[in-house]
Amino acid sequence: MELAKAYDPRSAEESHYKRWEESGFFAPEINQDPDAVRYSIVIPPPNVTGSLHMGHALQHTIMDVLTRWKRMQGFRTLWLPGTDHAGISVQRKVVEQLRKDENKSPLDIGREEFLQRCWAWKEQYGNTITEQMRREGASVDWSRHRFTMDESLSLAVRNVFCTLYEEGWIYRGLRIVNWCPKDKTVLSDLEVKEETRKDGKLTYLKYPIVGMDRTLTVATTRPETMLGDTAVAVNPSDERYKDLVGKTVALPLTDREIPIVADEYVEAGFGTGAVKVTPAHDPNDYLIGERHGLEQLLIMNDDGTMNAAAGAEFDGMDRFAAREKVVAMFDELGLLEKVEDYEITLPICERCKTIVEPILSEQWFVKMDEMRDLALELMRTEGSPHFSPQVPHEKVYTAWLENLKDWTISRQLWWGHQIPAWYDDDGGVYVARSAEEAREKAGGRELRQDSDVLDTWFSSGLWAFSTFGWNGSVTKTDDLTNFLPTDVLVTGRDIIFLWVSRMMMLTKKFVGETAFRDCVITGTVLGKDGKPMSKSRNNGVDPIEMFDKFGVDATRIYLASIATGADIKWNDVGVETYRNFANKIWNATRFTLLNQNAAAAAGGDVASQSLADRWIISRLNRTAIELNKALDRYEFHAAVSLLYHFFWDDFCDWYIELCKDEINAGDAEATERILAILETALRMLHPFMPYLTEELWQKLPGTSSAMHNPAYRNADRSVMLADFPLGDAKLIDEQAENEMSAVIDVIKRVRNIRTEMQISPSIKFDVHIAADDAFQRVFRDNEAQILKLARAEQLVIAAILDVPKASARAVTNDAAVAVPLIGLIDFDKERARLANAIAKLAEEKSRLDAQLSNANFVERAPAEKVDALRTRQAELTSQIETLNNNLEALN
RNA sequence: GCCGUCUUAGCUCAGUGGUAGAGCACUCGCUUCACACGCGAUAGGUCACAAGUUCAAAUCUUGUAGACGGCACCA
Repeated sequence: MELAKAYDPRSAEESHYKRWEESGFFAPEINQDPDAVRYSIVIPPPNVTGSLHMGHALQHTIMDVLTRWKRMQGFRTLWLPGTDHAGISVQRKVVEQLRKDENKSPLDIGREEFLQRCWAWKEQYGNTITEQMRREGASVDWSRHRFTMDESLSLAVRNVFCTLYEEGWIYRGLRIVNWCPKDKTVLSDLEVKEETRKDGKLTYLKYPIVGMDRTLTVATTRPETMLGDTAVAVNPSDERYKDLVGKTVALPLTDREIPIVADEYVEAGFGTGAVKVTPAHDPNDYLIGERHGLEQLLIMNDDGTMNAAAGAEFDGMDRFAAREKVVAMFDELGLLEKVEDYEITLPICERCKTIVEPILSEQWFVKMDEMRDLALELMRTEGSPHFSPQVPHEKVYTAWLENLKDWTISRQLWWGHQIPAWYDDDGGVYVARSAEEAREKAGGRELRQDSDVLDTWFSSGLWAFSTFGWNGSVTKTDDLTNFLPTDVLVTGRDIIFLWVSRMMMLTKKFVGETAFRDCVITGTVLGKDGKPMSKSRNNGVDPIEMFDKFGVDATRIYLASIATGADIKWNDVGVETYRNFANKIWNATRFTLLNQNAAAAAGGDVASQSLADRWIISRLNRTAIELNKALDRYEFHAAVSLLYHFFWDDFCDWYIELCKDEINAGDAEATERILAILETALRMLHPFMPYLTEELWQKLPGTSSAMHNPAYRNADRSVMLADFPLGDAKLIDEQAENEMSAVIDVIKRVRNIRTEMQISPSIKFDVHIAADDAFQRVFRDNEAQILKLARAEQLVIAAILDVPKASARAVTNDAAVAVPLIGLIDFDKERARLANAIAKLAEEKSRLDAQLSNANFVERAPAEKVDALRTRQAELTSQIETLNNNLEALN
């Protein structure tokens, strides 16, 4: 069999995923071992409006690496996929579509019709990401795919809502909330972002005091809200205003008189020391209002325009137009003191960037005190979730929990889980699991259901257990027993509060367990400009383009290589490195198969005598052990580095070169040995580069013997179900590694001489090596390899060097090397080369000398360290002496 | 305002007390029969700065400068 000269990722990608999926390899049921330990991950459900971005690609890579790694180890693994319904995003898209195509509003077509459109939209566009995940090679169990609005998951939402209501953990109340006038819905605190603007204004308004020829000046950044003022507040100990407390002001532009109240909230030193109080439009003013029993006057509509309560002149006017008009009218009345430039921080709707309006509104809330305790308790008693990296996430997570406010869960949308609350005309509220139940409770009264839906995160918060079949009516399923708690959650920093925390609380509350033991928080993949990727910055990198350009495997392993937990700038060159890596492995396999002896089969007897064999087996096992350790610790970058260097440096640069002649000569045993090494190494690499490894592994002869895990005995042959190499510490051979180092060092020294002396690669020369008896034997045993790799004519191995003056020389830790170069050598060059080598060694030695002559060091450092340095010092002394003699001999 | 992170080779980044690393780029040399997406050989860092702890600091402590993140406040 002969492979193409270069690896073409595309063809491998196209052929394997389908077979894996159709063979049921992704489902936990593929594992036939009744005693297999479970391993489970639920995906952070991407939203149905989205398409794959680099953050997904990174997180999916990590989840897939973990899943494939555990699956190969014989765990019964489940990586559960799914999507969330993205209430606001979908609603906005459908509203937009409706407006564009039919020039209609949702109200024009009604709720039922609108929801049908949403479902149609979801069917048409909602599976973009799931299709892209197939390309990624994600080994998710598609048969368990879930959507937050699936019937069972919706039932779970209703039951959870009702239970929490019945237990008093959910309440309905009039509060100041974050209102998005564009989306016309309330937002939770976490959905509101901030934007600092330098062009803000602080406007000073004068309010005339009733019965006095005096005004009171207040400062505001939102002048239009004065139309809703119901008091002015001052600090009770503020001498300037003490006499005014209890009086009233005539609120300009209105016919209202409002009181001046004293409240500790007001800071005398800030602004004018007097604060206009608008209880219906500001959270702090709301609290002042509560303390003083002030009227709550709502002056805005849900679209950000002023309402009739603001006065006839303002009714229907946009809030920003009203702002200008208020200022102009104050100016006309001579009541405008001044307008100052002011840097202001505005609350912005996370999704549509509209300025959020704090507004008094009746909404549903989850009480967070006891909820929070559930999460804090899990952290205290079980250390759950264990964040990786632990610093700083655990601290940020707990700090946030400790200062948690109640969670607004109602949303003024249609797309989502409609709140299971019904109202009668007399203000009665009936929270029930169904309309029938509500009617029963209401005793036949006329009812209408709350028209709002629940925050999408409310249903996502149930994801860890609703996906396994729990819906409140059914509370025990095999999947739940088997797969909850899940082993690890992999997600981004941005949803630790929004999602991670809520899933911890709700899972504890309803199933009594932690949702996941570990939580891997990935860093953010930044654009080339060092900023988070975003459409507005146009600095995004499309994973699909990377797949096309470099291959899925190269993109995956590159992403794993940067998965340290820290933010990292995207770098195409990095992916290219791993594209080259894939090609390197392809060609190493190509070489192995090119000269294949028909009798050879992977997994055969690997017992070997040669140093190179013992060495590569040692390196392989060492790498496997370290690799498993790195993955255990979620150190993906370290895992990749181990694989990269094993394949490229150890296997390709040295092992293949060392046994090349034997292989090319058709030596059956040598071929079997290299096949065995390669086969094991491919298994080790598989979680990171699934397509490449499957493609190549399938081409290796005799690989079915690697499918000896009884858990998969009935499955078709695939590297993804072959044993994952754990490494065997007994096969680590320190002696072989030391001896191989000696051989490699000699070869490198000779190559250095050749290059520095500018001797053509085509010219062969004799190489003399001096070493002690043990190493002489090593060099003799590997004479053929040294001859080949050093491109030497002949090797002379002895206790001491016996060479002509006109020789180039070098030393290693274990040997002295000389190359007689009569007719070739340039004495000046050799002198310079030796001087350079000596200088380097001398520099190291002088550091050691200084350290070892320090009595404090010798006394107080561990004897082991001191001995090691002394040994090194002796080595250096001898090497420098040798080279100095060589240098003198040249003069 | 509070909490936290980062600053290491030209670039992108590893490296948590004991001789500074990788990939790419650069320089030099190679159509060596797996691979030019390659092979071989070099060069390149007072680890942001300062002080401290220690026999020993890129690594621990404190401070300074710069970059950034989260939370709170914002009349």
